[in-house]
Amino acid sequence: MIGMEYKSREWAKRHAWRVAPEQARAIQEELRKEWEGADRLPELRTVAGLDAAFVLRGSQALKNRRGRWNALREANRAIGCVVMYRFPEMEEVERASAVVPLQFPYIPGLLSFREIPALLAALRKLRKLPDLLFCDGQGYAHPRRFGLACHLGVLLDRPTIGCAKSLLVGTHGELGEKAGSWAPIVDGRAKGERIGAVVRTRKGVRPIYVSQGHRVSLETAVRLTLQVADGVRIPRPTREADAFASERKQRFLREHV
DNA sequence: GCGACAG
DNA sequence: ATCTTGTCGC
Repeated sequence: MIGMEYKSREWAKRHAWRVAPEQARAIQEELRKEWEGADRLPELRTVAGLDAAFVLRGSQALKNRRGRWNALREANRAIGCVVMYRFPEMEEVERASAVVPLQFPYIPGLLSFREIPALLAALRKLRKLPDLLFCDGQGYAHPRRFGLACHLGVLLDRPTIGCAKSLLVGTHGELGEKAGSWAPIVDGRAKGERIGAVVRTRKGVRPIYVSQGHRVSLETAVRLTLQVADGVRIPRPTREADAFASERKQRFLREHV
């Protein structure tokens, strides 16, 4: 990656994505060697939120009102979306999306192989890459300590943070009720290693699960996540990327069904 | 073998 | 994630 030109043909192309689950795990173990858990961030001028939506074969959405399957029934697609903001003002500066063939099933622990190709396609359309990326999913709080946020960060050689809505692995103790309170997530099967943080972004609602993506310490990940949270459970970057993904999915269906 | 299991 | 309508509560 180092020295690789943005938008070059080989941009962020480090390995194949259409692989068997066993090889996917091997790729995670290999790329994990490049993971950095200490803070190494540039002066943050822009941050972004990423998410993906899917159009699945056989879904009701691909039936016309006559109840017939559309020709796209065989075309499973992944729609990657990114929304970028100027930091710390958090004024949106640019957004992009991309529709790509979906070529990997959902397997717990291998989510990155299903979503990252679409996210990279969307990122390639931005005029400039954001300085920090918030991902919808786990980062370090992963069975092999290499969740989607870590994977994307290593490929881009950029700081990333994982903001998930539920836990994949690990446990945590009591969490304060006040917005801004947080507690560590530990992995009991790994000597109680601290792998992330459960964070209360708003009083009275379920917490979210934050973990290091790449080049960011857990403390910094929590601090920055709270900084871009705006009173709603899901932090703005990832929440608006999700809404954008829904819009693009509806548009795709409207244009193809 | 059984249960858990990001999105 | 996707499918799917209304509805209970602040």
